[in-house]
Amino acid sequence: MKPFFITTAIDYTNGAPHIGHAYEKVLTDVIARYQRLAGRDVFFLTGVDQHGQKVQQSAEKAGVAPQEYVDQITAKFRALWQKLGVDYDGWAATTEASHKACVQTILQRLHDEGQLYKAKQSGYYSVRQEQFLTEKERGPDGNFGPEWGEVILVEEENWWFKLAEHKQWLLDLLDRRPELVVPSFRLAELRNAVAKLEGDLCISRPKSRLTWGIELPFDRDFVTYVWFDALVNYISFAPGYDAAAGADLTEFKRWWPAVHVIGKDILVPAHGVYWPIMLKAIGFSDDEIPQLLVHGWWNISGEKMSKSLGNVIDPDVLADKYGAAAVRYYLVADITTGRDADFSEERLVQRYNVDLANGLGNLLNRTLNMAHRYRDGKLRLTECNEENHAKLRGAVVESLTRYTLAMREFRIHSAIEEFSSLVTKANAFVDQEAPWKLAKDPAMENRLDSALYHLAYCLRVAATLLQPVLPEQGKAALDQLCADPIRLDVVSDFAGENDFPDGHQLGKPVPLFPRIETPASE
RNA sequence: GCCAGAGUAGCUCAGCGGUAGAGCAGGGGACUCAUAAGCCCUUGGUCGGGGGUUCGAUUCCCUCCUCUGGCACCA
Repeated sequence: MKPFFITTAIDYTNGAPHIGHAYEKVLTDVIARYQRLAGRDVFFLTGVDQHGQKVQQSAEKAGVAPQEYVDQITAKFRALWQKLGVDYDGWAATTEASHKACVQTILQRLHDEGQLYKAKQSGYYSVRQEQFLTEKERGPDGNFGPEWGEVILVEEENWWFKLAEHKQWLLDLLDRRPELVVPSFRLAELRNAVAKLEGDLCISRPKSRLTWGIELPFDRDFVTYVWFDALVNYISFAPGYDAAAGADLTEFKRWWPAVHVIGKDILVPAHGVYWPIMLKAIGFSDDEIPQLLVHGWWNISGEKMSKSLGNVIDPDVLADKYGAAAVRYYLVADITTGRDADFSEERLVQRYNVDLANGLGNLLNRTLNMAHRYRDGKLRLTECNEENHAKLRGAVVESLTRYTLAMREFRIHSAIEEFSSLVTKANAFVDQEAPWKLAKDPAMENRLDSALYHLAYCLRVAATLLQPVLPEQGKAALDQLCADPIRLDVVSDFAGENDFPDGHQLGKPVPLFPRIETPASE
């Protein structure tokens, strides 16, 4: 099976991480863990984007060197990922020497191959915002508003990347390989944007304005533009990549192409336009253009999260308050992958209590209790042809099948739906079978044994399905069952590989998910 | 402005051509193995407005309204 290479966007180290950063990393972590569970080799790359104007300014304001500044912020990100159980294999920090060297090698190659050129740019320039202004920035009266500060006419020489000449190629590629952008409505958005593309991409900033960046190797008066630096992380930190012409890329190509998990705000133009064209220019084939999984945003009461509105959600605080498990579960369960959702602490607590505490946790607890009370915690293989038992087996197989499909298609919310609906079915099964009644009737011995066996099996499946989302709790549930995860590549109706042996001893019940009690719920 | 998305039960959202679904909230009930959890039944909707296509539309097309996002170096 081909190894699986998945990346997140790298976060800009200009401020503390918020719930959106956390969502993207947890989402990617869940996908990576699922692929591992399904038996694939996985490389999960994430990191931080540390260069640029804003960092340079923030560092100056804080009175520290830019590197020191980004190191501090970077530490916050890494601490949060550890707290949330985001388990990556590679860490991309763009100030690392190896990354800089890779970017410079690529730039030099493009330069030598004539894909870059130097040209003059002139226009209105805002000193305060440090950017060129276009007609769109003019106010209704035809002048630039006060928010831009002093506006001057500037003429500046810069380096450009020949982007526009690849426009038709990209359009054709998107038509030929629509699976490159998930969900599909984002493909339409990207296609429209590409169709309107004109002009090349300015890839340099003069050092007089910006020093905190990677120098152009062929023109030391410039540093490179953010995207030529940041996007390259996906290959510069990939296993086995070497930018040098004629390098041996055997190992790299085992992993490539990647799946890039990104937010909807950076699809156009960065990941949807610049990146595929950059890869093509470097020599990647059409089959080596990576797939983009574009996720939505968490809004707060229908509004965009922003510092100025003062409604930023701090995932660190949230994890301390409710636990990392509740946060992880909520972030992937309560949003349709690709769409936006409304963030609500109340729903976070609700999903945790309903699905995990009352659902899986209680099912595990009551099952183990009954097994110990009636059978000393031992499972027995029996001949029992109850229709109700067969129905539950059918439900298990169906859940597994649908879960697998959903995970492969990155519909994480649907996969979790399968998990919780299986738990619900098993809880209903307990009431239908009423083992406490069966236990009183000697003629029902086989049926009781079969019911307990079926429940234990369901729990084992449910705990396995939960593992990508909540690895620790999934493992803890399996430990109480004294079982390994089931093998997802053996979707069988109990027989064979995934069976419990006759006489299997179950562990003691220990509450897995203590209910979260809030003032409102009392 | 251009492009895209959303508008479905009180709330949060699935569904997307064939007599409206889930969870939560509300109402009723039976049970006791369990984290007073779980289970069963049930009240809620002319699926944003208006046209059209179709034997048939929440689902396709047009149009209007409202909200959101991208087009500007914030997941």
